Amino acid sequence: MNLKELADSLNLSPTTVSRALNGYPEVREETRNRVMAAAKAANYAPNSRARRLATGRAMTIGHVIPLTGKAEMVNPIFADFLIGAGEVYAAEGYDLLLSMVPEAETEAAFRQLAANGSVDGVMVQAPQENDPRIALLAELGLPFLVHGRTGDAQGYNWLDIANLRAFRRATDFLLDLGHRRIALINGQETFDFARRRRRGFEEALAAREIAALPHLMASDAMTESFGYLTAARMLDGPNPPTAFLVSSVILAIGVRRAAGERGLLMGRDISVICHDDELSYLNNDVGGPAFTATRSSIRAAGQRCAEILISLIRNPNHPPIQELWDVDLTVGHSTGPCPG
Amino acid sequence: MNLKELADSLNLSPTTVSRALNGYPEVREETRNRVMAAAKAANYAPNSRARRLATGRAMTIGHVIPLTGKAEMVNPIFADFLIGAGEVYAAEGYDLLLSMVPEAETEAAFRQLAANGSVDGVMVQAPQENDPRIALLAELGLPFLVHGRTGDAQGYNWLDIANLRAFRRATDFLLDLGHRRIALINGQETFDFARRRRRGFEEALAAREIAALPHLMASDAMTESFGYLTAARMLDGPNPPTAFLVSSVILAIGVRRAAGERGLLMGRDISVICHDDELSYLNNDVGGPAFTATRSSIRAAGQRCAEILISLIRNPNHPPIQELWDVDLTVGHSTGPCPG
DNA sequence: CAAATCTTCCAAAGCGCTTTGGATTGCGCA
DNA sequence: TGCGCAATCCAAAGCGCTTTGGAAGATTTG
Repeated sequence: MNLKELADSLNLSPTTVSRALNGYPEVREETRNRVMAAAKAANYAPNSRARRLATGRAMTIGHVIPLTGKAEMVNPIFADFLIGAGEVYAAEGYDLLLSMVPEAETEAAFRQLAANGSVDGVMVQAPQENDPRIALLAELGLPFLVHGRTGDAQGYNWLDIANLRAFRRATDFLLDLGHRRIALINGQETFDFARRRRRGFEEALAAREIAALPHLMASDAMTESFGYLTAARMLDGPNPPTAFLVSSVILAIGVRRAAGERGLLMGRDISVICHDDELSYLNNDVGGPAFTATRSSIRAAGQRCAEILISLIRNPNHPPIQELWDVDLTVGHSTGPCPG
Repeated sequence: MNLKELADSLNLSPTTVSRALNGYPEVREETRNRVMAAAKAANYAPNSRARRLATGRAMTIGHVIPLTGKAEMVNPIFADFLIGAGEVYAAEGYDLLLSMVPEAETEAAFRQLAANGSVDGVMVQAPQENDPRIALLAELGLPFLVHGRTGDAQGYNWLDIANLRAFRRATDFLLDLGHRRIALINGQETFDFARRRRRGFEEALAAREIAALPHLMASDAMTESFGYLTAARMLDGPNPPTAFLVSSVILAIGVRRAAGERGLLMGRDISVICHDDELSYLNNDVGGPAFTATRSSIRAAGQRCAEILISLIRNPNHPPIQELWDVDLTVGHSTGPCPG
């Protein structure tokens, strides 16, 4: 069933039917009702391909996920972000086009999307130092929003959490408990968020004139096994840490495993603070001793990012929107005074 | 830059340019090269909206994720599946349309997709007992593939792993080690995969005339905290289990936490087998004692599902494709003979 | 050498919708 | 009664591509 057939069956013109369906005023209320009823009865829905061609809008937002063999590992976080964003897109009538491309083809993929016209805007995640995607998208003239930020953070739209502040605060918290040998287990420091977190950590130490210990700093993809291996190595080595600051709950689970194996009780023998993205399947509140954590819902970030991006699309020459979210530190059972 | 402009700049007709670009034979090789070069130079890409309208194909595959407030929790698994599928889609020139809808609106969403013509086919995940989506999609005439299966598993396309066999085998493995009080911590048993796993568990016990113990069976969304809370409750209760069979690594991590807190060493004091979807960030090989596990890569499943679905789309009246994957049992360090 | 057959290209007709620019009708008002 | 103005509706022109049905020229064939 297409528009013309529907119109014929109603003895109306396609024009009128289209207008009735799209809520234009120049159609009698009675006619509109007739049309609506007939459309529903016939299970008619306008062909989206035709509509998109006619309107020139794709009503679609693109998420391009670069596959690097490592970055895929971030996917639990991508997933929650995606769900948050997807909810908003659906509610606003936008489709979500998800594109997985080998990292080397990212630029080509964006150029394609722009030349193609298959999206009205794109979301950029996990920016790296001087991420080339930002300049590229600006050049292509495609509306975009960055979740995170990089460089001078000027002149483009982004939403980020206050990573530096969060980690500085978390480090201060450990320092206040008397810890001096604090380990940092971080995400890959090619990513901006990880660099900022490291700086927060270092600034807190520097402010108290404590030297950061290189053997207590590690960074890599945030897997459980990286957390485990790193914590195990540090705990078994010389000058072991009395506290860990780690960049994700998944890493923290690995740390917990290493501590447990060594008979160390979290919150008494060893302290752990992590950053908690509030992933649904790794709830840090339910089920016993929670991690002390800096927390910020990645899903909520996805929702807000989607809202902003849509408003950017609707209002193309809006001045840059930049939103910085502060992060709570919630105290759980995984931290305590420095023993000894 | 559109086709007409490109054609004008070459003193050719749009017809010829279109054919040159799309590899049709009725164009001279020299002309084709000229066209290709000009297209590349001008960064021309055919407008996908127009192309889709003209060809009648959407070149898009839909994944509809119902949001239930609980099912979202499966998202780490969805994510890996999605990445696997997405890789194949990209390689084959298909877009991936991801649609998050409240569960109650699932049917409407599918009807919309079908009436709309915005996808050429859809992927169905995590089917439940007599899942209504299957009949609906059959009625709508939209090509679809189910990851998993349900009901009599006849007359539609699916790819599944041998859940029953895997869990029967895992249970036998524990029984052979002398365990008699085995706990099952399962996913939500509204899902077909969880029911089959439970049946595998029960059949193995029944074959040895051992009664399944209701207080040692639990099922819910597969979160770390559910694993933790359930294991803690069982271990602290009367007739505690000597072994656990659990439906995911995430659950197993919760079990490990509960065991650790109670000073129980996995593989000696307590045995744990889990099903491992081989999620990238929860690698079960690296970093110390691995779980004994039935394993099957969910990402590989996503890839294969995508391949099948695409071939189904290309070849609409293909007889139903049904593919059952057997599952390995790999022995790790989390299992051992029943103590005492 | 004329007829038949390729080669190579093009004009024009869609694909199914939105939107511009009227046309028609009915009504209030002078 | 006649004019102006709403209120309704419609015809037709796109949107940018693919594809059908030739046409013209080059090549082969009998």
